[in-house]
Amino acid sequence: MAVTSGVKNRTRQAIIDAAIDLLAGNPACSLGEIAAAAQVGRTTLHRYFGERADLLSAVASEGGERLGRAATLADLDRGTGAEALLRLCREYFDLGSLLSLMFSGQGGECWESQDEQYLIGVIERGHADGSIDPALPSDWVLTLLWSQLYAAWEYRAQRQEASRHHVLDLLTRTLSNALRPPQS
Amino acid sequence: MAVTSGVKNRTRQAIIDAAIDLLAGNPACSLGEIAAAAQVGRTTLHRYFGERADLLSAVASEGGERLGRAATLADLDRGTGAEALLRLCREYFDLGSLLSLMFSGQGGECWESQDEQYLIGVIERGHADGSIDPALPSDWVLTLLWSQLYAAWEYRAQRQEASRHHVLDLLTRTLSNALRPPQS
DNA sequence: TCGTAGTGGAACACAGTTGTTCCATGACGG
DNA sequence: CCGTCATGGAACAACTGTGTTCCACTACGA
Repeated sequence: MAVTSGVKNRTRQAIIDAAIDLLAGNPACSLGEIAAAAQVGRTTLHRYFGERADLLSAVASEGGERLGRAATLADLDRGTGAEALLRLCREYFDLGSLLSLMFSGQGGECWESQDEQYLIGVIERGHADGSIDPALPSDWVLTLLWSQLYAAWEYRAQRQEASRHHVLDLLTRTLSNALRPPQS
Repeated sequence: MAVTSGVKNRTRQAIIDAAIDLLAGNPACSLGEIAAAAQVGRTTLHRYFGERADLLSAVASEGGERLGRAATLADLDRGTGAEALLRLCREYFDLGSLLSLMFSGQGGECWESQDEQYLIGVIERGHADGSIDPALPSDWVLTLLWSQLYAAWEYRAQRQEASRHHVLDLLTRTLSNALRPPQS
């Protein structure tokens, strides 16, 4: 069992959560800041993650899991390619500051090429079923998805009056418009 | 006259250019790296910019000028709001790695609120003349513009086979689609 | 009550960045 | 040929972040 003590798991998770939040805003932030944000001594942080790289890879691993769970929830095999992509968008949107981390590319090793390939497949399904403009290459659509997700997250972060639902609505509208084939 | 020597101007510009390129990729990059990229000794760099903050503000100032020039070239008062925005996009796209810098928000003080307000005005013109979906708030359109510009730049940087013209075409297509009003 | 697990703080050495000073060198014009 | 201008390198002190060690404290179960 990797359960160890339960307390240790909670501490470990608190550190990882704090790291995701702070690294999203400043990829160069210090371990001391992360420890403080996690309400944990720097000594304790080092007890869990020997060196910075260990923490970063744990963050990447956690990020990969969350992305995977979101993709599962989105039920990507259902409906048209565009519908699946918009559902994925809604799930990803709730990942919050993890989005910034992914988009910054700092979390490079988060999702292996398998996940990316899977999304490419969904987009190609959209090309085939006519829900996504075939003139848009799959990898461009993927880039677009990420950039608009990040934009929506930033937009929400800067404007408190904008509710989650409202921003998600804007995101959905602009993204589905962007992907729509010409004479639909 | 602020001309000083001509040689000094070239050196100064080389440092700023190198700084823009490197800071775009890594906002925490060291002055030593920037000096090396500018093919200049670290001593010389410090002679031009007393401390890091001085270089950063010079970069911000340079960025502001380039943005302003691009906006002028785009001739924003001509045509519909959407057309003006797309022209601006084409001009901004050629700013290259400066885009990453702007979008990272590191270059916060680059363009004062006057420039931002001017763009907001262009977008509202688009709302009025029916070329931009009035359901999309102006600041959301602005966020969208920046994120898609950044996405296009990254897309181009990672794929050498994608020509400038091709990427610009994808950008134009998706952005104009995203902004298009419903029953156009 | 005692032992252990989990933790936090203080202190340290080490590495990298920053900003400074001083000196040597090459270019260029008078 | 000489002076100056712009530069590069070496060396330095100060600071910050990192990784480690050691010790003290608290909670909790046997």
